[in-house]
Amino acid sequence: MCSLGRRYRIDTAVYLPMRQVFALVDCNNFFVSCERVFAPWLEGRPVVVLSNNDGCIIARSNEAKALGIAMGEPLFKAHAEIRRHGIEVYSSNYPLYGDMSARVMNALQAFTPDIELYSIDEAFLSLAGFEKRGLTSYGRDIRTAVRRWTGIPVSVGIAETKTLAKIAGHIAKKSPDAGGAFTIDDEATRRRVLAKIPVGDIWGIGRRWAKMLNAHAIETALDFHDTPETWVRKRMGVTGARTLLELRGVACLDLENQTPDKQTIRVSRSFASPVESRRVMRESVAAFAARAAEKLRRDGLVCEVINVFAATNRFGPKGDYYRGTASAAPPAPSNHTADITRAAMAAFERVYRPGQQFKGAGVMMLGLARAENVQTNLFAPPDAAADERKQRLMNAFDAVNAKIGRGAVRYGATGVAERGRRGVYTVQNRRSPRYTTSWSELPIVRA
DNA sequence: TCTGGGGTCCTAGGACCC
DNA sequence: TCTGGGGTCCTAGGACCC
Repeated sequence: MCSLGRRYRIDTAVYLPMRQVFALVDCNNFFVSCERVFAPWLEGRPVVVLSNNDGCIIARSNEAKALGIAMGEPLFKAHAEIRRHGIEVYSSNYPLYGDMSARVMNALQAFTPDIELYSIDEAFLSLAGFEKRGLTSYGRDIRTAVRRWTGIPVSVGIAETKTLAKIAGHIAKKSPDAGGAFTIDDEATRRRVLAKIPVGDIWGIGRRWAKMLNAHAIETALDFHDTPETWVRKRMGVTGARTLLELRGVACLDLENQTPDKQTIRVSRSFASPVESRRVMRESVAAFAARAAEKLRRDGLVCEVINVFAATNRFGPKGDYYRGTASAAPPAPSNHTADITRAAMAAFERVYRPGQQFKGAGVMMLGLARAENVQTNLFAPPDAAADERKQRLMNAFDAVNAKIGRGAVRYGATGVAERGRRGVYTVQNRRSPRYTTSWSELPIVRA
């Protein structure tokens, strides 16, 4: 067995000890489905959900897809279609989606102990050992239960590798007679299915590679499947070779049932309108840094280096684009808001240029490590009492904010006015209530 | 007028060391 | 004037994902 790092295993001769069975459970049009759970009148209607800044369309109901609304389409380009067809438009409501996601994942635990939470709307399950029950029918049971328990429709794709399970999930979603679950478990089915899938729809083949492959007359997933491994290895590296083997039923990707610690944490926003003011920029970056520090503490991590960036409109005239980036480090790895903010402010001064019309900014936490095994600074021996005080302050800080709402307590650097939170960097004109995570926004049932 | 936010991995090339 | 061979670490950039 040859090991290529923590995440992957690859070997053509002796791969995984047993035949594996992966199921991909994928929530259909997840954000739209979440909105529909609490607004049932949206059922059957075209609905879209917008990105953070109400900038572009990031989720579409089937009806909206059928009307030709594209994924990632800027809102302003879709205005005419939206008006003409009476498409319902929602700002994104991440507290709601996060909570609904947790409910779905929770429901899945009832079906197997081996589960990988892959993204907000997808999970991989190991179904090895459930073959006798009939895999497809087990998949349909999962779908029915999740729908009943959470209100979210899902599709289930089952196969020997994750990449094939993804494709099976695709069929489960698209094909009306699949009943929401589809299994690829033999050579004939595999070839028949792959022949119908464009190469660019394979998980791991993005736009650039699809274009390159098309230029070599590789159009379908089956064409790719039948391409010699050495050719793929040479042009697409080990990543491409892994995808190829996975398509052939050789599992190179394992179920990752414990989430590895993050390596980077990032908080960034586009501004509602261009910002020139140094003070407003400073306050925004300070707010991002504070939010990033919260995320570090939530994950039990500390960071070594803070990177700050700010950029003007990248869609503006060529040559006008400015993007500045600079790094700074706290005296020792930290997750304390004051340390993080101070370093971020130092970096900010090297990024800010007077006169530039900034369209967005952000911070990135790098060199993350678990808080309990930090390398302490040789030249600044740890002061246990001071550390303890800082820790207690942060705990209190997080507790108050958890109870009263994010931003209830914050550092002065982020600005006194609420302006920093609403006016500058987010517009959300069409957000639905936080039905499940905010007491004041609970839905009211009238009997 | 208006174009998201947050992640991962791999590779090539340079710096530096012996 | 001549100017090896290898290892490791870091960074930037390119690809991908949801």
